[in-house]
Amino acid sequence: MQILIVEDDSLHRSYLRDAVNAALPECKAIFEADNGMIGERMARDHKSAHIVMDLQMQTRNGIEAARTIWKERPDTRILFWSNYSDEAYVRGVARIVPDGAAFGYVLKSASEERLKLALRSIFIEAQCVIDREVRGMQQKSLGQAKGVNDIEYEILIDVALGLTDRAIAARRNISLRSVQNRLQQLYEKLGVYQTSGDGRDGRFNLRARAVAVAFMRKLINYNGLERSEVELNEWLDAD
Amino acid sequence: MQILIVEDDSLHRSYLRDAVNAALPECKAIFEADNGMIGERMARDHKSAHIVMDLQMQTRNGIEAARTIWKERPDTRILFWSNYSDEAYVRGVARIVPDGAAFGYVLKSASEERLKLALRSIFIEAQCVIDREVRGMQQKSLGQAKGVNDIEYEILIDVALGLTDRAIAARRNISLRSVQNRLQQLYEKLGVYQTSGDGRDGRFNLRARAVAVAFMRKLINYNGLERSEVELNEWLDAD
DNA sequence: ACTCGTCTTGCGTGATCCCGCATCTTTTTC
DNA sequence: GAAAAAGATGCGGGATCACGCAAGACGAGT
Repeated sequence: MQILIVEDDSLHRSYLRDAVNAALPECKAIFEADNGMIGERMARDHKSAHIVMDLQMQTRNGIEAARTIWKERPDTRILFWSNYSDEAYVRGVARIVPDGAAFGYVLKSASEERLKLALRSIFIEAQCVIDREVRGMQQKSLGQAKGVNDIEYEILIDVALGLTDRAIAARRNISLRSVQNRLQQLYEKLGVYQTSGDGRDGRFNLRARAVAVAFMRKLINYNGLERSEVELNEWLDAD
Repeated sequence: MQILIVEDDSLHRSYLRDAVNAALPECKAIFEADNGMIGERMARDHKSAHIVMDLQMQTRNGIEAARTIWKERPDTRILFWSNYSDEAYVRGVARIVPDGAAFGYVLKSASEERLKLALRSIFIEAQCVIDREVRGMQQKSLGQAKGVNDIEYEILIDVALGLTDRAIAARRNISLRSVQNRLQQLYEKLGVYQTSGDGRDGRFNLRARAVAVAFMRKLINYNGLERSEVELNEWLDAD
């Protein structure tokens, strides 16, 4: 067995190396990459089927890397080791994991014990391991109780990218009015009104406000938006 | 001499501790806090005049903490140790550092040598030390060459928060038309048009697009927006 | 003092957004 | 299979936004 570590912070990298060595004595070789780009290449070259990877890296983030790696070899097992459990990240991961693939999501704030346990569970037992906090997040995002539903989420992204209602309608192949309906629900779910209590002033631009709120609720974040931006450009070119 | 370390990642914290011990043998005591809240209190209790602090922390970020610390004791020397050199962070720091105070800004990606050197420079020599990359950022933000000027920046924040033109005008005490003029300049500087080349479609909502672009250019980020949000609420209540 | 450039402000227009009302088509539920 | 809930689409109006045009305000330069 061999393991590939993809992590751009050298401290965290060596911490991971120690943890892997301690938790998986059957591991014969450890490879390391300090960004997603190199990680992809090394995964290909070494045919690594076991990867531990950070989500937020500057040159190429974990989600992008994971997507291409899984595209080439869907049975790869990936343990994401991340600082945050933003809904944007959880959604991002959930969208790209292939059916039946084993993967994990543990936070950097987790104890070393938890990390080691996750390492064994996923790489030896092929089980999925998801941190409690992340799990909570996932519930909220999937269960539509008060959470934003998938279609609404797409609209939200489009709005955040700066598209007009009309453009969104064209992109998603629905009528202009439907886009506005979705937006209406978004405003409600995000708790965006305009009167803010008392009187006439202190008004919000609902569309911009919704983006701000979604951002502060970690529904969208930098990495997610940037990914969406490239998809948008592809669509713009194709059209 | 005693030094206070404020950093929420335990690995980085112990790395910092080692670096301080190695670089500053004259340091008699090291205190540690794992978030900005505790950091503030410890700075007050121990009358720490020498602080090394991370900028991005979950419960209370470095800029907020620094602001209250500097408010109570403006001669405190603070070395910010951060992962990023986003324009938003650089602006945030620049806005709160008191006149004549010694401070530093070094990136976590810097070599250990550079960190130690900065520690001595700021805490022994009372010099300001700013990383090369950060410096470049600062030039761009202050020199108005193509950069966004301070007044425009305020408007940008307000727009990102979701305020309407009228509300911005009220908040900043300028006319509605002036707000729109500023916005016009912002659109230009951010490179926001709507036709995107060919035809009628693929239109952008300029206001939302500007926010997206600013966000992707690191002009605004999560922490900055959240700080601005509380300021906004104070204003809303006062009004 | 006069002029020039930059900034502020008002007016007006067309495009866009927000959203209630009403119709028609799914999908869900029993 | 019918009733009920949820979604899609059109119409229309009031509010907001984007922005050209133009008139006053202010400091800088020769």
